Amino acid sequence: MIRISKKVEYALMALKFISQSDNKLVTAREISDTKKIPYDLLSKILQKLKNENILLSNQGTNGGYSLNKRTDEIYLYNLMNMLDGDIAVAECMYETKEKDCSLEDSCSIKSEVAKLQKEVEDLFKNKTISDFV
Amino acid sequence: MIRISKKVEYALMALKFISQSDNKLVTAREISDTKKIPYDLLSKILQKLKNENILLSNQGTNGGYSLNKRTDEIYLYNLMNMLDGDIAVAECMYETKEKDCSLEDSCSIKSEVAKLQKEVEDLFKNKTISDFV
DNA sequence: CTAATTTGGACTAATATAGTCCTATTTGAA
DNA sequence: TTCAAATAGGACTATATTAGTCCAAATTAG
Ligand code: SF4
Ligand code: SF4
Repeated sequence: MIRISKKVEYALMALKFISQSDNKLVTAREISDTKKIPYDLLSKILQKLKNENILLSNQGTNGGYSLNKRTDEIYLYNLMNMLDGDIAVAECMYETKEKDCSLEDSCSIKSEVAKLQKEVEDLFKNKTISDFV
Repeated sequence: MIRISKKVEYALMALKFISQSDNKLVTAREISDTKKIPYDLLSKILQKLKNENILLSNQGTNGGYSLNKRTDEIYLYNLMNMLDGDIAVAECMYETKEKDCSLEDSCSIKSEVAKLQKEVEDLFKNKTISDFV
């Protein structure tokens, strides 16, 4: 399936939301409530984005999140990478050789699949979050 | 995950194989053996391609498959469509409204996701099987 | 101290993909 | 006219991925 995961969609919505409430800290609860995103799942996503230095966080009462980068500095490709792991159109295309296709020896389409991989990558590398806000 | 399914990979390999054994009928068993593709699964795929008029089939002893179209007439997009169903980068992007995203009301990224959908579609619509043989 | 909030591990549920099993039908040839 | 090679196709199981939940800890303003 050629699919953007819910995690990425939720991240995009959250980033849009945060980018639009200028400077004020935004809580996971606020985003979850207004965007109807499952709270626990959203929390994980925001934590991840914080660990990846996309967001800044403040703990405790009156805490919340704020952007740590301009939206045009955040690439969709990287966002997908952070949240869903390696982007690979086929098993043999993982950068980290964690997966290994058993057909690699007899495979007659690998080089063409690699081309496709490049094109898909480029598509997502040429989009930033600013395209979504 | 942004992924070409095994079904589609198997179909590509099979079509390449058939296109390269000119005019002689090719059996599912031959392809399965030389390409190490699970026989039953491959059979289903070839049957599907036959029903979609990509292949011609002859039953019985000495039977097998042959191409019914030029490789440059078979679009990757359609192949994926036949084997895996609708291509949709998000739940709300299915042509047939079989799926329905519960967030559609509060969603703030739908139009941008639609743009992405278009771009992904175009990428696959601009590739034919001849790019793989 | 307490309530609001982030942090984060572990788990479960739902869905999609991949693969298997079995039986029927067709057909050329011994 | 029987047999074996092949396609046809339904029903099922297994595996992997994605989505979502639960719980407990740490932080901090008031
Ligand atoms: S080796 Fe061939 S079959 Fe295996 S994942 Fe790569 S392209 Fe697909
Ligand atoms: S969240 Fe928005 S973009 Fe994603 S599927 Fe639902 S409506 Fe479409």
